[in-house]
Amino acid sequence: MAVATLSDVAARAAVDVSTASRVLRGEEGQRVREETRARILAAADALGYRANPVARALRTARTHTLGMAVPQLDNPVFAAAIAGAERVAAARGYALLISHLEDALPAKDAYARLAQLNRVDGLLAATLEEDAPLAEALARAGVPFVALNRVLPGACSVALDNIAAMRVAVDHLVSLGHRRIAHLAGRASGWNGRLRLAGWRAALRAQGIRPDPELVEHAGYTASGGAAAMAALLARVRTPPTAVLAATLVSAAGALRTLRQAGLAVPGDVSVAALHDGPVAELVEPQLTTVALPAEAMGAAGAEALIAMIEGGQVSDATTLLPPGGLVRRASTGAARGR
Amino acid sequence: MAVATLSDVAARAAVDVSTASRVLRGEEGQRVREETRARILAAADALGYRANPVARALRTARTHTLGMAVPQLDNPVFAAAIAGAERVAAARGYALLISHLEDALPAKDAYARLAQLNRVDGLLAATLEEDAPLAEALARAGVPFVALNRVLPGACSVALDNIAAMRVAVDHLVSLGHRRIAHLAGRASGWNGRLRLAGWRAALRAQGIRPDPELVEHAGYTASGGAAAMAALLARVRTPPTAVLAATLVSAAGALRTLRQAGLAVPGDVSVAALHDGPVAELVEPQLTTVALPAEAMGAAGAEALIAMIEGGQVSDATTLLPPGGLVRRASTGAARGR
DNA sequence: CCCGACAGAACAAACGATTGCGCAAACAGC
DNA sequence: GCTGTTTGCGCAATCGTTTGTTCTGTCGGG
Repeated sequence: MAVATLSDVAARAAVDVSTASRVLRGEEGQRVREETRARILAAADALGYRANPVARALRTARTHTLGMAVPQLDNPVFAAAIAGAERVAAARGYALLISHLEDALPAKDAYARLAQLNRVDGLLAATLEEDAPLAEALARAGVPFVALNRVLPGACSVALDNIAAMRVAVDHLVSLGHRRIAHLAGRASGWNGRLRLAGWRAALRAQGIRPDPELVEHAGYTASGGAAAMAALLARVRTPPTAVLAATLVSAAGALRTLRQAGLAVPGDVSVAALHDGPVAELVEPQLTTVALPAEAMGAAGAEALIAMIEGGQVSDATTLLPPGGLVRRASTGAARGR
Repeated sequence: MAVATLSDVAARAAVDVSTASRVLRGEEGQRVREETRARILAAADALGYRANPVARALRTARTHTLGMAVPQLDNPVFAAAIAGAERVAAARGYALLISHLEDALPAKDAYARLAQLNRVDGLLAATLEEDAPLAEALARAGVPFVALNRVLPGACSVALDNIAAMRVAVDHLVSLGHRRIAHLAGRASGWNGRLRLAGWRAALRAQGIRPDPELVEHAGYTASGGAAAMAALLARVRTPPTAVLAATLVSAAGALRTLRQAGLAVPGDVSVAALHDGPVAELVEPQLTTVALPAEAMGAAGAEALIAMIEGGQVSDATTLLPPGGLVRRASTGAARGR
């Protein structure tokens, strides 16, 4: 016999399976003689009994498994979010099923994936780019889910406070005397990209600086995108900005390359800062000043929220915005020229 | 009723559940009238029936789920391996359960995790650093598993061909005229680290060069480790090497920093190359020449092997060594001085 | 006209747990 | 000594499938 079942334990302890079950589940309100309980525990121990999660799941309609859908696995932000979710899930006795959903997933595929859904108790969806329909389908199916890394109206969401993060970065640059601060934005279609752009505007205005639309260039989320955007920006404007604030670490790294090729010193001529801290920030030259964003905590908070919904039996639509982790000052930012 | 069950379908089609099951599982050898089959399919379609994976798993003792244990999630190599495993798993109808197991996991923890094991059909273990006992426990429990990213004697293993990869790198450097080629090694305790060191020696010898033990420095797997090791090496040797071959991308990036600070030009004075290609290689200055290593393919091959074991019912102990993806020549390597 | 053979579908027993309910023994109150 | 309550535990149904076995016709052959 490969693995001991409950009835094996019950047989060895000479009790009914129901009694064995009650004892082994460790419920308090049960009336079982102390001697019987000990006998059952001893039998379970001797046989190395472990409850079969599949059978339990069938009976209780709870798999104690969380599904997590992410658009890309190689992105450090999602990797960190997975790590955070896994940490919380493990601590709360849940397993984590991960699913790679390309960004632009055909609807039918998405629904096919839903088929797998009754094997999870809830879904952590980092991938609902514009997928309101999928969200609705989930809600209709009564599957608890939380939108991760973006705010989905009407759904429980856990995301980063991009506005606050941009404000930290802008305030830092302004405190160094910068007033012409360009923004290498993310994708215009992305939730985070849009909010970072909005945050750039808001933070500048809060500092009494008029945001100049000419200083915005969309760079996407790659180094080459950052390099190209930086080049386009330099080619376009009369007076180059004294500082560049990139929406992501890798686009900032790309921008650094372009600036170097253009013969501009960083931070002598142009300061560069980015959102999202990470190991890469210390590998580039000069090392990048960043605003740390709590990606791991985002995954963890998402898992917490999801488990709360599952165990509470309540679907919540609360939105959690995680504040930035703070400025990580390195070598790429310095006083504005002529100050 | 939240979700339709098989008996709902059977009732609607006015047949027995067993008949419905046979039709919906789509087995060929079954004798069912065409008209009945159509009626059942129509009913299933109308109700949006999807088989409950949990019930099916209980009955068939197959969860169609793969477990994957990794030591770190933020490491790009493991992220890629996960992506590869997920791709194959999804294509073959399996789900991927990921589990983060710290490197030095206490045995009792490991066994606790085993408890979750009857919810997976097999285990992809990237984390059996020195865990022969765990491997044995798995084997004894009859759980199919494959060791990933290292070769575990007696177990089915999928790993990288470090020897071949180092040879590609060494040959490249030698072809540029280098003969004093230092090695920034990984951890001496790590399987990959050890083999890369061995590969360095073997490749040099194959080129008729005596490997000089003085030119080896252990750098671990971090940028700061790489920087420190490079510094130590420079401080130690009389004549600096003309080339440095790092066991990992990030340690090479760290070494670059040290070389820059020491006033040595790359590749003018010293060429630098590393194993493992990745986005980081293009972000550093100068961009790094690397040997691409198939991390995603490793995850994929591991999943393939595991599924083959599961579906074949045979435990294999075959070892697959994946050949390097090839040299990615960038700016950090050049002709040896004085050639 | 009877007897297999066979197709088509129903019956029923699992898989391994959880849980409402019922039953016996022990015990108290009167 | 009889009833009523409590305590401790067993009985049996159930979760949603899969699958071996059995049953009922129908049909062809002798």
